[in-house]
Amino acid sequence: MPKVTIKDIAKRVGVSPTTVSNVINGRHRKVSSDTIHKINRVIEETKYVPDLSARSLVSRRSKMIGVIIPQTEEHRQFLLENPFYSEIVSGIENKLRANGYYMMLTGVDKDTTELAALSNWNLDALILMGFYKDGLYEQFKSVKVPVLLIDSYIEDEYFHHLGIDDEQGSYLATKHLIDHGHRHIALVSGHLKEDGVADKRYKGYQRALWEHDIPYNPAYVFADSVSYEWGLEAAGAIQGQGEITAAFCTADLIAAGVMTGLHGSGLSVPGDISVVGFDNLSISKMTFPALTTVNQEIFDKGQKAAESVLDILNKGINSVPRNQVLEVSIMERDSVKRLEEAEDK
Amino acid sequence: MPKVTIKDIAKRVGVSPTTVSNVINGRHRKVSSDTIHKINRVIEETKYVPDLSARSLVSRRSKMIGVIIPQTEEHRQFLLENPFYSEIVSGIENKLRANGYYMMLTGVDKDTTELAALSNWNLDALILMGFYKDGLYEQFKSVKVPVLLIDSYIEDEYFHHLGIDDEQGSYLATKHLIDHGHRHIALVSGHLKEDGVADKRYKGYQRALWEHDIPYNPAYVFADSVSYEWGLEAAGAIQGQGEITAAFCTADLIAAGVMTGLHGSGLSVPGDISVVGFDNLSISKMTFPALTTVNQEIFDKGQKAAESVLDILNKGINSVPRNQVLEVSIMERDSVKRLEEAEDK
DNA sequence: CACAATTGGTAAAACGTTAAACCTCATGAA
DNA sequence: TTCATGAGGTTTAACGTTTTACCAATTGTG
Repeated sequence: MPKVTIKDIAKRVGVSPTTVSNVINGRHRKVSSDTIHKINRVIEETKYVPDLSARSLVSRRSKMIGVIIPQTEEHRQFLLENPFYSEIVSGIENKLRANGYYMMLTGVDKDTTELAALSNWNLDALILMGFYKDGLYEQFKSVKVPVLLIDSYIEDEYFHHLGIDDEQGSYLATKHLIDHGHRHIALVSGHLKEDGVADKRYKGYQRALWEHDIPYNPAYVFADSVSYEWGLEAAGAIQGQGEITAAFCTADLIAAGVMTGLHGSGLSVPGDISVVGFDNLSISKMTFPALTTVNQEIFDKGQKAAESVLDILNKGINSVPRNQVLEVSIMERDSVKRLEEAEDK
Repeated sequence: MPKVTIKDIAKRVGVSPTTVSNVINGRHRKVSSDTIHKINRVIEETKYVPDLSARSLVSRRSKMIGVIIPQTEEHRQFLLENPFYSEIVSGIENKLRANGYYMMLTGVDKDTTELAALSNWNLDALILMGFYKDGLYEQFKSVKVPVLLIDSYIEDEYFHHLGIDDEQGSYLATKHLIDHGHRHIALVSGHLKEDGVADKRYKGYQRALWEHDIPYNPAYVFADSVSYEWGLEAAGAIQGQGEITAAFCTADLIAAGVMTGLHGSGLSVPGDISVVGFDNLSISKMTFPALTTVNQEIFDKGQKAAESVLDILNKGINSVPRNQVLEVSIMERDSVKRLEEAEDK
């Protein structure tokens, strides 16, 4: 049985397809309320749903938002390896679906320089996580749809930004450790040159040290990648620096690795070494000990992202601030121990 | 600057749009290799990419696969709450992208009975996780595209199935515990009535007990939902049954909750109670202690799912077995203790 | 040498929707 | 009376593909 089209509806109501289209799309000013009701009734009856391809072809709007996650090949990482992405994607999907929009989810290799297929997707907007090779940003722009960058410090007026105060979060975490008596604090981070976020978090760590007159020791900084495996490895390095009593990890995933690594060498957390993470992933309450971390509301952030993009689409580009930064706070759990004042001073 | 279309290419090469279309779609028999090269060169130069909407409108093929995840409202669960979904979705996306296909990811409320929008998506195929309200399956069928069911025991020849031997996995896990001297083994599961998977796993547990002459005790079975929170809660219930020395949890997520719950009451895992999970999520090596669990290759399963669907699309519906079941095995880690033979016998 | 088959195309009609422009009748203001 | 305005439409032309049907040479076959 052939598909029911807008023409069928029109025929049955005795009206032109345009009028039906107008009703469907809420352009009610040009239609009498009598006709509106008739049309709606027939739509109900026939279970008609508009064909997205046809609509998108002519209107250039697809009701589909592209969500893009950067992918490194390090450690054979897979798309949603970091639960951070799972949570934020869930938030995005939740809001999108509630508003009748759909999500196309795709990864982009960090080494990719060309994204030819990008513009043929006919997406209404793009939400990008993290950061990409320089040239890609030009290609994102060339798609000519609104683009929201999450957790990016790319300076470009074309894009909208949604992020958190990474520097402040990092500062809070480090300060938390300092306030608990620690003075030899390691920083375990992703690659510092790579993206703005790692860098901001690094800065926050330094600022906390500085403000509390603690000398910055480059030997306490371990930077490689945002992954559990790197945390595992870094645990060994931390022990190499005998005086370290605490580690601030710039991602919960790293922190989980560090803790396991530490346990593996017979050290206790927080008994021997205190650990603080960053993100407050839902899994960070499942680690042992439960992880003290910098809290950001990831799911909400995803919702906010979707909401912003939808607002841009429906209320205009100026209805959403170019730059939104969300609050962070310390989530205290069990991975930090108060150090007795003794040796150090 | 307006978009470059197939007509532009045709004009520049001095050939009809049809011929260009033929080249793009690999229908080479009707085109001289000379023309093919010319066309391809111009496509390169102009960075032309076909418009998916237009193509999909006429050909009814969108290069987009729908991936659907069931959602309960229990515990305010979000879409990818269970890392199982993250991992399998990653596998799907990986394979799809490698083959030039895209993924639309969406959730469906478990209570949803109507999914009107389903057929207007113009998806080439559907991959469904888990299970849905009865009526929905009819609607999935009515979309008239291949549908692959993952981890479902719906009996319907229309669908293709991809799963694991749940009963066997469960049997293996329980047997593992029995082989380590345990005889009072709790089962912590999702809701038993709800879906086939929980039921199969329940059966495997019972079979292992039966085969080893261990009486089945209904008081040792705790079934509610597949979530960390339920594990947390179940930990209390387990302690209520004083003799229990081991718990088999039918999901790693539950196991993580159980272990944390147990720790919270001052019990040790595996010192006081041994725990086995199911799935071998990537997070199950991050728990403390690292979780002994039933291993299934989730990422691979996702890849396999995508591959199957692609094969159905490109090589015909009979190129893929109706029912594929993947291997499971025990992944031994640190959450099971050998019980000394003593009191019981 | 006649006819069929093959090679390498072309033209025109869809596909289902929306956008732009136009139309007609009634009403109200000048 | 005349003209603008607004309400409630309609008609037609896109949008960028693929599909169907057709065609003209050229080659092969008996």
